Amino acid sequence: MFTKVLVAEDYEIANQGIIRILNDEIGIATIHEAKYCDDAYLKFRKAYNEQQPFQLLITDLSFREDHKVQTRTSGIELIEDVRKTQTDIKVIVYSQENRPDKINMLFDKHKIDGYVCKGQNAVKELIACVEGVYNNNTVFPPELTNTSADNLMVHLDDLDIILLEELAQGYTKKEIRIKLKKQKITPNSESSIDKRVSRLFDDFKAKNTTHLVAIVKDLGIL
Amino acid sequence: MFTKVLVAEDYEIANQGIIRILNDEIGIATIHEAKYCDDAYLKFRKAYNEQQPFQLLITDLSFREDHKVQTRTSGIELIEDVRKTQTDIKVIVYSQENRPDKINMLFDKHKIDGYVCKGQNAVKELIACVEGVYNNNTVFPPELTNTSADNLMVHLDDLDIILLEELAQGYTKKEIRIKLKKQKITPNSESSIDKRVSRLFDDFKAKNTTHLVAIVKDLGIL
DNA sequence: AACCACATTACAGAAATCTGTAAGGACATA
DNA sequence: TATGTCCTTACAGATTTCTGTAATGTGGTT
Repeated sequence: MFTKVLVAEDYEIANQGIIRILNDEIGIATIHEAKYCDDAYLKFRKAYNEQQPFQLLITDLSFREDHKVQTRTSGIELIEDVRKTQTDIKVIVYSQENRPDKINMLFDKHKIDGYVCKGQNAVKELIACVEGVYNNNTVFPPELTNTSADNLMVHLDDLDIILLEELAQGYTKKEIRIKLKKQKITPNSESSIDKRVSRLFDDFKAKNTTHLVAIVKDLGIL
Repeated sequence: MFTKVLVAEDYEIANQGIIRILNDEIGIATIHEAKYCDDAYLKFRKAYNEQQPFQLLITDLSFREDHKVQTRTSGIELIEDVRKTQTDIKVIVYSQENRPDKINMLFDKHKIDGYVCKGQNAVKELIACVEGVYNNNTVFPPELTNTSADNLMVHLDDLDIILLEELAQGYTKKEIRIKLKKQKITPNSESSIDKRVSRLFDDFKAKNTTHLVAIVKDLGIL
């Protein structure tokens, strides 16, 4: 089993929970923790330079920024930076994210070894994931394979989320169009935005924009 | 210090984290955990009936049930049911919720003894909270005391709430007018509704109806 | 090349939103 | 009664929303 693991997770309680699992349930002796991406990277570098590298990185995706200035604001950047230095390190992502395409992207693009979704059964999943990754397997979360139940979920891509957020902030379609153009995000015509939002109406069975925002707020998507 | 504590939290990792803190940092011997509200209540009843009651309940507010978010009162219901049976039990809520009015409501209406906000510094806060509650203090979260100044309240009467709810459900002003007339609620002219909603725009600094609903959803008013 | 499926974009029109102004009613006070 | 304030209501007009249709572009297949 792994003997030296780094845990990057900004929520302290979750951090402690992971450590407890690794320690008590799996029996990993050396576990280091970090509350910030930068901090995690420093600990990783130190261990690497001292010829006692970590064998496994368990990281969250989103880190809240408080007072500390962070050069790495997301777990993805951390993963990329770590992999650049130590290609053979195993990486498990532990995150709230449950959008299949997002999770698949992590496996495809960032070559992570495992993913555990924050949730009710996270302990069992985490244990299985660590063991699977130790045996050189790629461990997908049950949420991803059990698409039967969760397939009812509406597929939302990044643009959908952006539109929902902008609408929730009270911007008009015209303002959103201009914003998208400025950020070079396509499609950005008012017509395409209309089409997108109309599709969201259908997906969420919303009568109008206000209703739509209320629904996604209730679902916790925004 | 407390010797017997019940932890109700559906996220297993967070659950484990809390237990670790209580165990390793505070030195509480007997800690029971529950992933569901009902389960927590059963464990509580059993201990109470066996004359070995819990001295402290640490609970989340929202519990997921079968993948579906049940954001409403489940944690609150647990607190109420527990208090009905054992009035002297101490209650600490550990939740993501950071809306001042919501948290204040817990102290005012449900007489909780402490609140810890899920976050980066939750460990220190949790330890301080448990110790404070043990000393019969009421422990407010730092988030609450810091933002107490900008906690400006807008007075909303019944009609305001009705209008907000109808708008959030996607009804047009015309539909709302007809509904109000049918229920003999005055004022019910479209003009009056316009005026009301415009005043709400000012109160909440909203750009339009969609923005307004998003804001009040975030504030937990709806 | 030809074809098809699909996305983007432009445009148009009916409906709804939002913001004014103005008229009338209710109510209190002098 | 007269006056002023506040609320309700009607109405108007500019803007935005929402839903169509149609033209064009794009990528993949045969």
